[in-house]
Amino acid sequence: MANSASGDSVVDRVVRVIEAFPEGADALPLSELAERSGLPLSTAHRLVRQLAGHGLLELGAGGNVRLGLRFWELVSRNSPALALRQAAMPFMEDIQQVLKQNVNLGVLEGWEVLFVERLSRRGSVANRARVAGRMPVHISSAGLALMAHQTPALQAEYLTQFHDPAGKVTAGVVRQMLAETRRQGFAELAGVVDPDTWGIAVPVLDGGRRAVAALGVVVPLAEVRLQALVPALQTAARGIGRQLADLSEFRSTESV
Amino acid sequence: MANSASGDSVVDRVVRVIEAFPEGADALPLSELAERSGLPLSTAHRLVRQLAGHGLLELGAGGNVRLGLRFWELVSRNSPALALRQAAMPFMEDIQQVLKQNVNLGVLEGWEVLFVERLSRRGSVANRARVAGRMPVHISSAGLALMAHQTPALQAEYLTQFHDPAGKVTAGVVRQMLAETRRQGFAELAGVVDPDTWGIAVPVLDGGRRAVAALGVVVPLAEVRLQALVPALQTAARGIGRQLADLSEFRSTESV
DNA sequence: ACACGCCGTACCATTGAATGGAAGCCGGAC
DNA sequence: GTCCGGCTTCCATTCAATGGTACGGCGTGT
Repeated sequence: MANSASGDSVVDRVVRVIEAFPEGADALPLSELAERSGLPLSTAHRLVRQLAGHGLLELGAGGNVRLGLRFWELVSRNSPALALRQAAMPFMEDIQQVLKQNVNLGVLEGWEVLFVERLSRRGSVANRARVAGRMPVHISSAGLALMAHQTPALQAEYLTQFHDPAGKVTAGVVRQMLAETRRQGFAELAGVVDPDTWGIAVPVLDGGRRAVAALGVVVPLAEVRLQALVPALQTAARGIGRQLADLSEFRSTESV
Repeated sequence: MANSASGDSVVDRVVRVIEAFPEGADALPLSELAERSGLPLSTAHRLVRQLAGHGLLELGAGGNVRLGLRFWELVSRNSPALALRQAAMPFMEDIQQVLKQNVNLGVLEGWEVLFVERLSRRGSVANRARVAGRMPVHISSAGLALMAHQTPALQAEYLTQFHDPAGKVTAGVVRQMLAETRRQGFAELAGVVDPDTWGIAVPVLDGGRRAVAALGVVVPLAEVRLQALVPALQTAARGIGRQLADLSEFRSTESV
């Protein structure tokens, strides 16, 4: 920009600032924010002040910066995420009541699962899925349930670019898992995320039988009762799908 | 800016675009977005494309624009709103279980209540509070509970600027309601939001006995059992307050 | 107590990125 | 086939964005 050759626009920089917040850290010093976003201190300072002027960021005591409630409000109130959540919540509560287990709801974002909602039963097993957190498709039951019910083209693309950093899983294995998931109508993953837990998820299908979300539970390995779990999940998932079709004409015009 | 005399920066415009989404509408045509944000079509178009390039907005079929999941993810994952919600959820579920009523959680934003979470019991009475929605302080029990436990200075400022557009309520009346709320330790509002419902809310206090949030229920007028409701709410509110103090050192560095 | 260093804030000449009117372009309606 | 509305692209003009530099305040180490 003016007087500089950074090669990115103001919008890019604003986005960079927002993205610079590391997951989980609610406040961080300006200098760190500048460094993390790769911006000169002056520039970061100016942008932060402008955003703070609109309430999107809040300036704490010692110049710490954090996201503002106003920002959350603006983005949440019209987000497809909230619409989906709204439609799913009652069903998720039912599941939680009946099965007494952790429930979560995820969507496909890029090549990962983005968890939109989670209900944790106190005293139940740990649930790695965090709200607004991500997980790789191939190591989450929700991910498998989602990917198994995408268009063949998208699945092919996914498998092509697939690469397990740990190097333990090959694209072929994932392909088989997806096929199995599709055949069964639900995804199961034992002891992968956590050694003592079992993840089970079913797809929430839209009119075209494409998965727009996945509904899953995390249960202790000891007490797996597939016969009871799966039908309940599937029923709930259908309910969610119907709700989406009815209420808000929820479309998932994904552009990977 | 360059070649123009609009008087606002790029950041201002980006914010204007985001704010232009009317509450509840998940997608709208570019032209309407441009008009609502008061920007020339060219400019709006450029900004939207840039934001969409980062996934913060998504471009639908006919050039419709909507907020992207990525945006929700970025803003939610580090928002104080999510931290608060996380701490409060188990207690809200308890309340919902025990009292079998709608539960909501709000914070003070500007001179209004911003609802951060809501659990609706199916078949229960209507609940006007929407997640990421707002309500005036003086016509919501959550608002009264929050304002009644702010610093005297802030309360005075609130009462000074207070003006009821409907012209029915005076600042004096609100002052009395706040005093009563403080005296009782909880706020009650009958038939104001909805003629057949009763709203009851208690403050979630921080170390300095300032309200950082309000926990409330909405019950049918017929079945009000204050003796049962209030203690339960207060217990839950204390639990939430403790959780906040423990976990995340939740501070509310409000700058009205 | 003093000096140093770190970090947030303020300043300001330079300059190229942002601007938006106008002209294409596409698709649907009549 | 033609028209219309809305999205998209183009491009000369120009002023807002930039960031190196300097200041001030606070905590730390000596």
